[in-house]
Amino acid sequence: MGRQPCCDKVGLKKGPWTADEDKKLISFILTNGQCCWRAVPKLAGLLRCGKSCRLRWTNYLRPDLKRGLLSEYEEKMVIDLHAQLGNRWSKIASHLPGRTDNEIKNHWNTHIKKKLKKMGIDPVTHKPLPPSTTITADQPPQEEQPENNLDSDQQAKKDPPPFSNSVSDTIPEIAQQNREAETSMQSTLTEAKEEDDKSNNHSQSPIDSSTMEVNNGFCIDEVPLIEPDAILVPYPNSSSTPSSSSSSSSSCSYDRSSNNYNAFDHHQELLPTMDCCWQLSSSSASSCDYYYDTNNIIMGFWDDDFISNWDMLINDNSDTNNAAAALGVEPSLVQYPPEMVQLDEDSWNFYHL
DNA sequence: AATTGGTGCAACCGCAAATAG
DNA sequence: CCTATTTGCGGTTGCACCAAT
Repeated sequence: MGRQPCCDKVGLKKGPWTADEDKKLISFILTNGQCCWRAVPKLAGLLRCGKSCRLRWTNYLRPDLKRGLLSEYEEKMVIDLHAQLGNRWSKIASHLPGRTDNEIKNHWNTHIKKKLKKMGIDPVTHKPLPPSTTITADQPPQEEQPENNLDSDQQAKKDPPPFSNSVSDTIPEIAQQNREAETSMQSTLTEAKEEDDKSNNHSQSPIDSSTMEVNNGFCIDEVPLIEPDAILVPYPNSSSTPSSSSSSSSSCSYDRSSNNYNAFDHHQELLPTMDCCWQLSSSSASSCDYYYDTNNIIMGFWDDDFISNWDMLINDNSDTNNAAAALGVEPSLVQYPPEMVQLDEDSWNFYHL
């Protein structure tokens, strides 16, 4: 007896999601939280398979997602993590807050792979390519040579490159360019490998335990990775602010080229229903945190001014620009309150039960 | 202006792992 | 422990966009 399909596919809609479907899904999850994806489509009134709903939510609708191209820093992190973890995209994504495995995978396949090849690095092994296969600017790329009936990605999955072969080791100038970020990132990467080893029940880690504990006085255990609640969600642009009513029509206003159709519009429309959840509790703000803009990671502090300005942002949209200015961030960034952005299961349960 | 080929990304598919009964 | 079901992951595809011709 074969495995049953995950859902009854008869009569289910496939293909791109419409704004209306997005609204339904967002509304449902904001009201009920993430639970039992199989039941979601029925309860939310969607003609979609639960899997499709989960994917849409995790890859596109989640408010803590960071949109836009990966920054240089993120790209380097992806390369280094890939050097250690192979094609384990979800693991890699877990170290890049606001990024999804799908996004990273796509970015790897469309950008980074090519970049590395151009630089003469094998994107699979992260080692220098033999001179004959190195792609130069005035030399067209050669056809990939299939090896052992496995394409390079399959090979990567089957046999992830050894820990020590990060691109930083291979191409010193890359490490040089990112020297400032290196220390903290090494901690992250070490942690990534450590976690991976743990999950694979590897009793012996190739990493010296001393590097795990302290890295130039910076310990990853003491200063955790950027939490979702510290991410400022970039708003696409001023012409598509929540007040613009065009995006609220039932037709899909999705503009692929500019990302102008954006689920953020719909979050904004739904925001009033979440008022009760948005009062920023001072106890929820750590004394020091990080926040993002689209291209840079900025470290900042959640001081009293910051918190009061948060309140301003939350409670009075008309003051958004002033508050953003007071916080020293771009007004084009739309700030979701931490409780809104931090959509972990506990938050959902706390607010919705 | 029309056509074509390349590119990027959202979404689908199938398998594997995790969980429930 | 076994089986059924659900969830998560990685590979792949389809299609819209865009630049080149």
